[in-house]
Amino acid sequence: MALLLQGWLLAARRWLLAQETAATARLHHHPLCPVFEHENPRLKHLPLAVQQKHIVVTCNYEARRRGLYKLQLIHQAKSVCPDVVIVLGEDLTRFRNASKDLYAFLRSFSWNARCEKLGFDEVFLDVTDIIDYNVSNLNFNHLSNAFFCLAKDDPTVGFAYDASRLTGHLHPKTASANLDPASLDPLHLRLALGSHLAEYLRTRLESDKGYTATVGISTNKLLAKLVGNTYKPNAQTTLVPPYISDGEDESEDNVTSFMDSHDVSQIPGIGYKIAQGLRAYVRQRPADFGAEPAYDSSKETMLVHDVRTHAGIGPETLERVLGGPNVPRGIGVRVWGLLNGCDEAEVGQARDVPAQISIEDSYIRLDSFDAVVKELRLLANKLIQRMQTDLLDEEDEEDEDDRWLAHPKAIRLSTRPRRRENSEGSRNRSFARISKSSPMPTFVFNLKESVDVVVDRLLSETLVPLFRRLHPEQRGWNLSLINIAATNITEAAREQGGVGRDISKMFRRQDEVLRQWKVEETAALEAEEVVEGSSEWPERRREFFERVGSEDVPTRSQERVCDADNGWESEEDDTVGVALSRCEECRAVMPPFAMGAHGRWHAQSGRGN
DNA sequence: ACGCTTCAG
DNA sequence: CTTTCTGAAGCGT
Repeated sequence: MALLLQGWLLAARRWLLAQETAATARLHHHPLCPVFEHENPRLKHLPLAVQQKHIVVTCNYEARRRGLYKLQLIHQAKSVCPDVVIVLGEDLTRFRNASKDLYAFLRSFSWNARCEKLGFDEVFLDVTDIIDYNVSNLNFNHLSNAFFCLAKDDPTVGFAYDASRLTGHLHPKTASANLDPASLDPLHLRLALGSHLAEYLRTRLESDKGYTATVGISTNKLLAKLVGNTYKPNAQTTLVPPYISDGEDESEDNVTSFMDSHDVSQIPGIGYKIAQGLRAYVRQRPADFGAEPAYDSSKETMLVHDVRTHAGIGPETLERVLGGPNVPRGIGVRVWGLLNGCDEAEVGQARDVPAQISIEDSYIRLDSFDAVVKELRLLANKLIQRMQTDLLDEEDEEDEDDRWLAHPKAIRLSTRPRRRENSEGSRNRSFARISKSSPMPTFVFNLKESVDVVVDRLLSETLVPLFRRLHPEQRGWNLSLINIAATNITEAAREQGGVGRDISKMFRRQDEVLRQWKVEETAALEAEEVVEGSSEWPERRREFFERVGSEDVPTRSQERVCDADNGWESEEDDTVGVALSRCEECRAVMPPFAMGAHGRWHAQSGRGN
């Protein structure tokens, strides 16, 4: 479906749930507390703070009730709340495991594998297809005795629910939970189904995994995330229609009034820099050109409403005001959309491996070469172990040769030099990191060597040289942080069984083909954007509402899957110049002739059910 | 490809 | 020591 909101085509056309584990409420990040409480339930009712270095990185509700807050100094926390339970949280292993568990659990409900992690404890699910299917299954004469189907191929998997009303909290809170049976607004109905799905997922998450969760339900990532903040913890909120105003009065739609009530800095996607730019523009001041950071205007509040209704505001103005070096192109359109509750960003495809793995530690004082080498060894050891836990195929352990699901192409060493005392002005902005990188040496993938041997080699052949490039001076530096990252991790194209391995190995050899294909894809994406961008921005908001199911148009790659089903007339192995296809579901890259079998593998293995 | 910035939790 | 320990994405060269 497509929906026009305030003159904006919501290209995402998706029905989303933003899911977030609870007990992180206002911090709404760092899943650290829930994990500790999970391991030791008595902690739930005690003030609990998680310590990293000298600060409280997060704390539970009881601690916050007693006046603690995130990133507070430990000694302050102890003086404010002497009986606070402090646990060390520098080793993130358990939190990463909990995060993976949460992600795998939610992903298992997805049909389209659009399941995106945000940090350790939040997940976006695009459940458009599930809602579509269940709306199409409804018996409109018996809405209150509906059955929500969670698996297309098994009608017994699911739960009973009342489709005539929404469940959970609503925004605005005065809204009725009942659907109007006379009009039966399709958007309202679908959000109702979304609310029941969210409730079911929260219930299952708690019964199966023991975690409570906070969820927001709306039509795009922005709104789902923001509305999820309304009630916490262990709650869900649905942003109810109307999403567009009937007439001229734009304050009558719930999206505009909801967005208007936020401070600009609360909007995800509007960070420190952009918020500062917006405030400066609306207050008609030059953007802080390095003036006193002490009198920061950054603390001032400015509502979305003030920006949105500012004279002369619009995508073009914002592009001009906010644009600059390091600012993404199209920032004006993007921010204008966000201010109006529009977010075209798709929920990302589920990933089997991260794009990057990094390990870092911070230091009070690190100014000798020997100490640096010692720390580099510790960090490198952790990095190799992380690579082995996160990038290795857990199955078929007998295949010694290539268990790597993905290979990082580069390794990067970053440091944060401690800011030097300054002769005057003390305008010492540089808490910035500096880095050097080099190709990842292939010996790190050798599983026959012990980790220690690999680490030693990595240290002497790669990391120490990188460090010398980064800090050519023998002395005089003092580092407050070191980070080592395995970067540019790209999933190996693969399929189950022997054929898949052959195919994936073939591709590793055929770089040329791959690159050629990637260029094609980029061009196609740009073309799509041109088409979308070419439509004019209407002055007035117009309603545009497509009916259920209208977006079931096959994508480019889906069409290729169909074509490829019959297409076994391909030639030899040496097919340089063959057009490649990518599976829409798992993003695996392969020649068209492999897509048929690959697609059947998806269907049969029931991934995502 | 590489170094850096911005945004996120 | 405006912080912690990450991860994704995009700009400019």
